[in-house]
Amino acid sequence: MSLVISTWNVNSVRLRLDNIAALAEEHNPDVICLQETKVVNDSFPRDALADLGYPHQVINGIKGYNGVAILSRLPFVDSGMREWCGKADGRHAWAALENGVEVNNFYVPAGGDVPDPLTNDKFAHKLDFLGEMTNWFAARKAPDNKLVLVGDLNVAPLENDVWSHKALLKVVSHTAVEVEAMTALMAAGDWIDAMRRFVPPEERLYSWWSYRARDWDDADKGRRLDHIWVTPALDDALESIAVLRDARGWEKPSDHVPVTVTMKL
DNA sequence: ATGGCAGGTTATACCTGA
Repeated sequence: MSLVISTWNVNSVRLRLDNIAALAEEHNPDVICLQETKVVNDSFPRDALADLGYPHQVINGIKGYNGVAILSRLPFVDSGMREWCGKADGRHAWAALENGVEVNNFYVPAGGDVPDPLTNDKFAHKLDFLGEMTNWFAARKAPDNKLVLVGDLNVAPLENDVWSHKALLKVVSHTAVEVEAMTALMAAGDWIDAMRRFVPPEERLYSWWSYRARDWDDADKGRRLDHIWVTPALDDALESIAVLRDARGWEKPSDHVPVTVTMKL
């Protein structure tokens, strides 16, 4: 039995309903994990997304910014969300499926402009957030766990996850301290980078392109900020990965594109 | 030239993203 999961920072779920419908058309995912929904739960477009075939939903929104949601064709046996760094700021949701897979959807803080936790509270928050994730998943590590971790993690760890390793070493998202924090998180949970299972590290791989580029496609100054990780119990189940680069060129695009994993359970 | 744009808000300027 196959399981298809997509993750997408949509940058406003209400403005992106047609794009989500197009993703459903393109990849027919069983589960869609959204970030930056930017809407309170009472105004979340539950019915429109149920009509697309996703009646099972976990919604963790706040006013104006952040916000995550898990949309599913498959029912949940359990679901919820967790506060990180003591903040109820809409950055996490999780859902356990009947097939034993638990999906965790994250929106890690971007971290502001200055990569110094002493002078920039946003950067300190980002490092604290990654550290808390590290402790959380280290404590839950077990060989039989079938965990999937997806989302906008706001770190591009590898040299070919950014358009210029050299130019971005001092830019938040690709600094050494962030990459170290992400590496520690991956080690603590035995996480496998599913995207890089299929695209070797020598190849450039991006999931985000700035709105500010004159021609995002021509300049191609992207970063891989969005990730799909699995625990070792799911490694053999990995079948393929798709980065829907075309979505960046759609009408009224998000600056991120969907990333989709297909597994065979 | 990573900030040139985009989204939200009790807005019509300012915050946020990365």
